[in-house]
Amino acid sequence: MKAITDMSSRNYGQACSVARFLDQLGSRWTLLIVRDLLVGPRRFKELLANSPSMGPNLLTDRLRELQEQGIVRKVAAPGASATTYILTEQGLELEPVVLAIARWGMRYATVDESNPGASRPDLLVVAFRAAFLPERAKGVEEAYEFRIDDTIFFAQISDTVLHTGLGSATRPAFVLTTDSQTFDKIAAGTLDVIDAQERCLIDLSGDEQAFARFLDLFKGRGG
Amino acid sequence: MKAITDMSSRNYGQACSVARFLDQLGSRWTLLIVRDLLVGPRRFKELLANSPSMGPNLLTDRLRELQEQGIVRKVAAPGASATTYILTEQGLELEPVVLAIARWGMRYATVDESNPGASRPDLLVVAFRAAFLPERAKGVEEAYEFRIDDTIFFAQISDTVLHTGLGSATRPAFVLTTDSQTFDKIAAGTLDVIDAQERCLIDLSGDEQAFARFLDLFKGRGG
DNA sequence: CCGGATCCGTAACGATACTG
DNA sequence: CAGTATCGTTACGGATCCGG
Repeated sequence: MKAITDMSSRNYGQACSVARFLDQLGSRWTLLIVRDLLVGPRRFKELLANSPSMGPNLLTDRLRELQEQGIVRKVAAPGASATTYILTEQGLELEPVVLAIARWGMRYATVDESNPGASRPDLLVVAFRAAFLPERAKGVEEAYEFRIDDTIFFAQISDTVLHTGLGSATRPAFVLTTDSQTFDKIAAGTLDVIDAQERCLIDLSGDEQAFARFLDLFKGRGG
Repeated sequence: MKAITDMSSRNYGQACSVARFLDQLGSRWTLLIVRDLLVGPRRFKELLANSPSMGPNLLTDRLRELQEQGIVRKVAAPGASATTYILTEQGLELEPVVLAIARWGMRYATVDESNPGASRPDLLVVAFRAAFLPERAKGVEEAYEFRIDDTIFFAQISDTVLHTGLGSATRPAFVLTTDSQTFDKIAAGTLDVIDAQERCLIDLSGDEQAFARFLDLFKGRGG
């Protein structure tokens, strides 16, 4: 039995909207859970595997808080034991926050020895949204498919609006297959795309011109 | 004497840009310090007074971290003992993040008994930027001045771009004088502007039509 | 008086083991 | 698989004290 009136103790106690945001979402791991759920529905074990050092008790706490706040909802499919967590509408409205954070992080948060972890390809679904340059996509109407390591995801562009998600694209202009290491190096500017293509590190099947357009639509090192 | 190799211990250890952002700015009080510095230069004591429960030791730690990361710079004016803290260019680039956070907070983070603190008028300088609706400001070229409690600040609009800061406006279209309580109620939708004007809770001197335009340029309760 | 540094109690977190 | 229980560790909160 636990105290029911456990109303979040360590609040900032400021009337400011930024402080209130942080009262709800400022504690450790919380925004990373939201980030993971922006990719798609996730199960308890998946969230835990994404952030092993969090520990199951903390994940339980965070998910409970997020549910109480109306940001996350637990969805139980009847047949299987498929309890998954998804973002509510209010939770989906956190996407601008996460994308703004991702943009700053991509630009300024340096990669050093403290974050050695292998990058997770599924997070590219969110990273693409952050790196997208809408004004360059005027009139573009096409979809691309990516197969990085073992995850398949798509990017679909309809005249300045981008839609990304896990799974295959419908009628993709190209399908790009590679491993996450190679992709990371290209995104970081350490490796040139043409170079990687010549060295058979990436496989591109489809419209080469669409691939050139794609490269122009997202900001990597070269703007 | 302290350990020099104290490199931030509790990092997420993920390659994701969101995680790296939180490694640098995710600890308690950090983003609130950035928020305060977005208003303008601040002294140690001012930052401390804005968040009394932080304690001087934590403020010292946070300011040191922020300086090491190149987000904050300490500026010492030679004559007086005027050591103030300001944001570097990299720190100023955090504004989109803080504004996205503020927008979500304004919309969803409810005000309850846990954040009773009087709202600080100087933060309106940042709140205005978050609530600004650029598309409605096409062709507008004017400045407004506000005097809330004891702080004076301005909002200057030049065709979809807003500039706010502490201090007086140059040739303001109107000067609005009121107290923060009244202003908060109006912003929250609890009090109608016309009503407040009739009850002499706010004093408006200048162009009434400009005031109507102003109300349309920022999103309060009524969109 | 301002800009910190030191010290200590408490609450949050991290890791592992355990259970329906 | 989805959590709960337990416990050691770290970060935070509050107060007091120090040097220019």
